[in-house]
Amino acid sequence: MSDILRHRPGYALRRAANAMMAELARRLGEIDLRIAEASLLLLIDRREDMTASEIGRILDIQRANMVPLLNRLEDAGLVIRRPIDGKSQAVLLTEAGLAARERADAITTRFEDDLLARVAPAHRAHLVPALDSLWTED
Amino acid sequence: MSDILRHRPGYALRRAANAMMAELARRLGEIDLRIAEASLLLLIDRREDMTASEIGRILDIQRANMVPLLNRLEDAGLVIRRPIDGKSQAVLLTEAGLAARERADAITTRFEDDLLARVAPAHRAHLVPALDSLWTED
DNA sequence: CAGGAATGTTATTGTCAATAACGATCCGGC
DNA sequence: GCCGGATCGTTATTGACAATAACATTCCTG
Repeated sequence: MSDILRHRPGYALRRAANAMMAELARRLGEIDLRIAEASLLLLIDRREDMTASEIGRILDIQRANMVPLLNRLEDAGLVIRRPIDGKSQAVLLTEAGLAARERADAITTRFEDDLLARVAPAHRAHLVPALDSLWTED
Repeated sequence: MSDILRHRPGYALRRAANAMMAELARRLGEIDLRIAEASLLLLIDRREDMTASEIGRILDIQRANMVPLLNRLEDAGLVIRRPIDGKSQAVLLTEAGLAARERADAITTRFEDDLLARVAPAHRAHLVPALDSLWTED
C-alpha cells in the first residue's frame, strides 16, 4: 500500500487518527454522542466550577465552537448552564448527563483497549508518550 | 492539562493528529496546497497509469470526493486527466505539477523531521510502526 | 450478448475547526 | 469611583474533509 506514504510519520498519523476516530465515532453514535461531546462529558464529570471558555481551553475548542456543542448537549438534557456572574457560566452535568458520561466512559475505555491491542507489545508503551509530545506544549 | 484525558490513547491520538495536521496545513498553505492534494501529488509522481478510483482507494478517499479534489488540481494546472478507455481516466502530473510535487516533498520531509524531533529518542522508532498498525489492515 | 461490476459524476449532508465581529461584563490601576 | 483593557458568550460565515445515495456510462465475464 504505497510505501511512498507508509513510512511517513505525518501520513501515518493522519491515517491512524482518521481510522480510529471513525471507529470511535461509530461506537459513540450508538448512544447518540459525538466525539467532542463525549470528551466534554468525561472532562466535566461532577465538577461544577468549569466555565464554557475554560472547557474550550482545555479541550482546544474555540469559544465560538463551544456554543453549538453545548446547545446540543443542553437540548439533549445532558448539561445545564449555570450563571456564575453576569459574564461567565458554569457547565455541569445533569443526572442524565452523568449517566451518559458513564456509558461514554465504558465505550471509550473499551475502545482504547481495542486500540492498544492492535499495537505490538513492543511498541505499546511508547505510543501515548510519543503522541503526547506532539501536542503538549513543552 | 486534564490528566483525565491525557493518558487516553484515543484522545492523545486525536489531539496529536489535529496539532500536527494544522501545522502541516499551514506550511503547505504557503505553496497553496492542501494536505489531501499534496498526498496525491506525492503519490502519483511520474506514474501515468493510475486511475482516479485507484488513487482514491490508496489514499482512502471516496470516489465522489476525488472529483472536487482533482478539479482543483486541474484548475491549478498541476494535473491532467487522460482517458484510458471510455470508462476510466489516468491522472498524471503536468510540469507544474511535478514542480509542485517537488516543493511539497521538501515541505513534508522537513515537517516530518520536525515532528520526529519532538519525540524523545527512546520513543521515536516506535511511533510509525505503532501508528501503522492502527490503520493498516492486518 | 446479457447482466453484474466498476467508473466518474452530481448533489447533499455531517463533523470539526477557524475567523471576524459584537455587546456585555469583569477587573486592575489610577 | 472610574476607565480601559481583557474576558465571556454569542452570531454568522467559511473551509477542509469525509460519507451517502443516486445516476448514466462503460467494462468485463460467463
